[in-house]
Formats: sequence, structure tokens, C-alpha cells
Amino acid sequence: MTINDIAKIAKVSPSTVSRVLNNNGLVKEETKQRILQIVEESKFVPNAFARSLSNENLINNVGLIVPNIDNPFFAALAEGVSEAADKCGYNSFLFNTNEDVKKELRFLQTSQEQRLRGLLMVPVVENDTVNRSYLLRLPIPVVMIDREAYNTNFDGVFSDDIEGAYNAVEALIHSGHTKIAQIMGPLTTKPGRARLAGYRQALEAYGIPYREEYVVEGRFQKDESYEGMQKLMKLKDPPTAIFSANNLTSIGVLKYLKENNLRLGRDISMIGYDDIEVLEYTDMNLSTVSRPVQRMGYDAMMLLHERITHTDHRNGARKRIYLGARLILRGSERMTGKKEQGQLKKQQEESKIEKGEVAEDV
Amino acid sequence: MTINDIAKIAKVSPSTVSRVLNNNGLVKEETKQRILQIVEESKFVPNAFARSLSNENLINNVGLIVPNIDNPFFAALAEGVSEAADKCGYNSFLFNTNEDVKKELRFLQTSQEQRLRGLLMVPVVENDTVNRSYLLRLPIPVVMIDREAYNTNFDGVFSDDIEGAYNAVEALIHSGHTKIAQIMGPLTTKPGRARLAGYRQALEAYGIPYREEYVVEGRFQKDESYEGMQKLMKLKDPPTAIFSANNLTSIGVLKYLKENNLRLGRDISMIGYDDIEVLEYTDMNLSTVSRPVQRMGYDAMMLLHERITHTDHRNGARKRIYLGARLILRGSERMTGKKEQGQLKKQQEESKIEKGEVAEDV
DNA sequence: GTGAAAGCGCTAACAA
DNA sequence: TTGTTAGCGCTTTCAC
Repeated sequence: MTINDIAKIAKVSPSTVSRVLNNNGLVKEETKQRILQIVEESKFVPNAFARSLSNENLINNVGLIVPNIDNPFFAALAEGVSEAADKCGYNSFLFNTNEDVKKELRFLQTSQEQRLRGLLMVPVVENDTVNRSYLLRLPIPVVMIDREAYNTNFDGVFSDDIEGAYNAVEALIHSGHTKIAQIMGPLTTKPGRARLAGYRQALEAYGIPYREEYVVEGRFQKDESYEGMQKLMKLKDPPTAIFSANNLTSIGVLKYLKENNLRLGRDISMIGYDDIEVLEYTDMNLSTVSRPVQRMGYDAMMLLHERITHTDHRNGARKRIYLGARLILRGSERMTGKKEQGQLKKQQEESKIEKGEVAEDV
Repeated sequence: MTINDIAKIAKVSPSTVSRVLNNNGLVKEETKQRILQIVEESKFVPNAFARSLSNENLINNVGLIVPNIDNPFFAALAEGVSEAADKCGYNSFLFNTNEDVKKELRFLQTSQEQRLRGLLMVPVVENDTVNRSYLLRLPIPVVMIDREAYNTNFDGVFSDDIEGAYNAVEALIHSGHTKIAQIMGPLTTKPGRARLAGYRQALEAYGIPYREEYVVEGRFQKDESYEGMQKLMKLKDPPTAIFSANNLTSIGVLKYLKENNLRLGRDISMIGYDDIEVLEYTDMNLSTVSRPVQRMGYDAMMLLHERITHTDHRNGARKRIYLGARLILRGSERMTGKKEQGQLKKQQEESKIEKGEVAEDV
């Protein structure tokens, strides 16, 4: 069923049908009704591709590229993106790379073949030269989220991870720790490096020497983190506190603790990164650096929309939004012995870092 | 940049370029190389829409409609779908309805305009007549996941929720409970009704009278569940055990317990539905009915693929896959007083329900 | 091996 | 108010 079929049945020309369907141009009310009637009866739906080809307008489709939708962080991101996309009239592809650069490249190609209007992406790594150069040639706006591609100049929405990590480690220090380990994220990602940097800066600021054996690879994954914990706790001089790079690495740590009968806040202290909502309702009291994840997705989509509609995305200062990372202390940063319940609330309030704002850098 | 531009530069006809790009038809190796060279240099990417229009083949796009991607259950589903989609060469739209039927309808329309090859969907409700009739007219195969639309005949992937719920409630009864409440899901969804049915059947099987005041609306949401708990615990004769309809309602219950200083397994017993992974590593020991969620998504996409490629989806017996719901007992179903650690493991093994298999019903 | 021509479903001048 | 025509970017006969 095409517009021509409708035209024949209605005994008009295809252009008249087109006019009715698009509600532009003049059409006599009577013929209009007749056509609408036929369209309704025949359940005709115009072909968006043909339409797009013909009027040179792209379909309002965008793509969201994430490493792993099963990670609550990215799911929340997708939720925020969906909300904004729907609000602005976009449909979005979900591209799940599974941290695989080849897949990522395929998605980039797809986004060109299907003439997407823009791309939101959390790249697998920063330093993939193939994907990077492909990305640089894309004729559509790209907004980076959370991670970044090396030596590029895209718009983006991030959180201030150096500061977030710094504050977390500082809180551990304030709680009396000096033997603080980090379960790292990949150094091939911006957040991975930033959180390590914040960790180092905090140690340095307090004159605590950096010890290589205290920094283990967690790859933002549960299992790697679990193995990292094994290594750490086998050291002759094991750490007394852990700074964990993201939500999955935190889960890995918790797994290790449970299996080894260690209790958070009693046998070891810890601060994580990214909230794990349900833990609030357990007695884990896991302190974390918390970020407005849905908001990150929402803002990213809005920024993309702005680029698509208003500005020539090739020119002008790139826009980068930094959202704040709030440290939430719930108790796990300290050792039980030293706990003074009364001070907990107060300390929580003090340590909130204010939400960031838009920064335009060139 | 179009195929014609490439043709001009290469001093050949567009058809020759097309032959090269599609690697069909005969082309002299020399001209082929020349063309490929130009394509590479100019970074030309053919327009999938034009291609699709011309050769009458649809693009391999499908849609995944879920109520709320932020719910770990649906995120895991999306992960499974992604994996299978990628394997079979599909790209997928993510449509997040937010439990809003209007949005759902818009997505259905989009899927027609953009000529998607198929649809995977978790409908908002079963009984929306508008969406239902729209759905029935869709010219593409649809696979339902988890939920269903009333009085339709689509393929689907489900879990055996009546059995799952039955086993959960039975376990509570075996633990000595008779005052068992349920935090319900919406009765306008198949899982909502099935879990209530399983609950009732178990009570009946053990001669325990059904008490209306013990069944409260949780709408599969945390907050509603929390309120439900308030109602339940205010009763003159409050329940001693809770059967919670899904992961979010379980979180609502945990929230209530925490705020009221009640401890799972000591002050109240509980079995949830759908796993909350991180809880394994806490001392909550929440027993749940666990389902192979990713697998559900994967199988659904595979089933859709089969319909798209092989069978005429209008005819033939519909295919419905039921995957088993495994009851995992971790202790929260009992009261601490009665706990005998030694038996826990054994009981766990016994209560596993075997995984279901494909059922073809007409 | 290659090119010319028609056509996919639609929109947008331009005429009438 | 409506129809005719050309064309969007591609593929696919059918000739040569």
C-alpha cells in the first residue's frame, strides 16, 4: 500500500494525498476527508525512508552507544536519554558494545548508513585510533558521555571525577587511614585515569606515600575487582581501606568480603563510586561518590538536540557539561571502633560537594 | 556525496559503482579497485534508505519496547536482546514507555513508519484496546516478553510465574508461616495476575484461608510497595511473612524494614521475585524466585529472527517459550529462631524448579 | 564488463 | 484547489 494506491482509490493525484498527509498545501475539505477516510480504512502508514529521501530531511533518529546496558549506571543513563529524546521527538537506537571496539566501529558505520542525526556515546576506550579517526569524520554531532576519545574535541557530559575521587580518599584519610588501596578502572578511559589521579592527589596532599602494590586493576568489572582484592589482602602489609572505582568493582569487593567473612567498617573500610541503590536499605552503609546519572543522560541528549537544531556543530566552542559528584558518607569509611554515631550526620552534610555547572572551554 | 558523484569521478556509470559496492555483478578488477579507492578517499557511505527503497528489502532494524529500562530486569533483558541482535545482524531501537500507553502507541506507529522488521515488546498493560488493535494489524512479527496483550496470539517468551509464586509461598508455609501477605503487581499484567494466582493456589493447597487485607497493591514499584507495607504492618493482625511481586517491590519492603528497624528473618520473613544481585554479598540473605532474564531477551530475539526469516508469521502455531523460575532460598523465608544452618544448603537444592522448555500451543 | 533507463515511495516546484 | 513533472539515492533489468 502506497500513496499512489490511496490516490487511485480516492481518484486524486498522489500529491494531493501527500498534501493531506502532511497537512500542508490547500486541499478542499471534502476531498481531504475522503482521503483521510481511505487512509484510515486501509491502515496506510507512509514510508519514512521515502519521505526522508524525497524532502532531504533526515529522520529524527539518534544512537546511544554504551559499553554495557546491564550496568545500572548505563541503564540509568539510557533512561535519562530516553526521556529527553522522547521530549524532543527523537527515536534512539541502543548500541551495546560490550566493551568491544569492533562492535563500536560497526555501530558507527550503521549510524552513517542510516543517516542518524546525532550520536551519544560512551566510548570503549580513549585510544583506539581506527574508531577515533572514523569518529572525527562523522558528519553529525557527537556528544560524549562519561568517557572520551583521545585528542578529539567533542561536546560532552561528564562528572568531576578527580574531585570525586579526591574527596573520597580524603574522607578515608580523615577517618584515620593511611594504608589506602584503589581498585582501578581501565587507564584507557577518562574516568579510570581521573579517579586514579584524584586518589594520588589526595595521598600527596596529606603526605602519604603512593604505594604501587596498593593499586590494582579492576577494569570496572566485578570479577577483576574480586581478584584485585585477593591480591591486596595477600600482601604482607594489607591496606585498611579501599577506594573502589565504580559500582561493579564495589560489588566485587563486597563479594570478597562476604566470602572471607570480613565486615565492612569493622575489618576494613571502603568508599565506592556510583551508588548502588538497594544497599541503602541493608546494613552495609556503603559510602560512595554519587553522581546524577539520569541527569547526565538527559543533559547529553538535550545538548545533542541543541547541536542538531541550532548550531553548526563544526564551529564554535565545544560545550562540556560537568556535573558534580557528591560524596555520601554512610559509615563504611571508618572503622567501627572509632565510630561516634553522633557525628555521622554532621559529617555527611559537610562533605557534600556542590553540583557543577556548565563550562565552555575551547 | 552520492553514488553518482563517485561514478563521475571514476568515469563510470552509477550501476558499476553499485555493483562494486554490493560485490555482485561482474566488474573488471581494475575498475573495481579504482572505484574502491575513490570510495575510500571520499569516505562515501551509501544511504541505507535509498538502498532499501530501491531493492524492496527492509533494513534490519527491530524495536524493543520496555516499560522502564532503569529496572534491572529490563536492562538485563535488553542486554540479552542486544547480544542476539548483534549476532543476527540487527540493530535495535530502544523504546522506553515508562509505563505510559500513549508513548507505547507512538512507538508502535514509529515502528511502522520506519518499516521495522519486527518488534519485541513488554506491553504496559494487557487490556488497552487501542494499542491492542493497532498491534493486531501490524504487518510484522511481534514477540511478547514477560507480559502479554489481552486476547492476542503472538509469539512470546515468559516464565512460569504461577509456579514460581506457588513455590515461594509454599516455602514460606513450610517455614511455619500462615499469615502471609503479598505485595502485588498490577492485575492488568500477566505476571501480576500469575503471581497472585500462584499465591492463592499455594494458600489453598495448604488450607490457609485467603485474607483480602493481606494482599496490597505494589504496582511493581518501590514506593507503592513501601506504602503497601505500611498498610500491612498497621493491621491489628499483621502478617509474619511477605511475598513480594518483583525486584522493585522487594526494595520497597527493605526500605520499610530498615526505617522501622525490623530485621529480615528475625522480625519478618520474606521471599521476593527476581534477583537483586548485590544482595548476595550483604547479610540480607533474601530468598527469591530467580529467572534467567538475559536468556529471556536472547531467546526472544532469536525467536523473532526465526519469524522474520523463515516462517510466515501470520500462519502456523504460535511459539511460546516458558523459561523456568528457580526458587533460591537463602534464609529470609524463615524466622531466625528456627534457623538450622546445616539444613539450609540441602533445602536450597531440593527447591530448585527445573528449567522449562519450549511449548507450542495453539 | 559496462551503461541506459526505469522505478522504489514520496515531496516539491510549477502549471493549470 | 488540483495535477504534472522531476528528482531524492539507490538497484536492477536489459542492451550493447
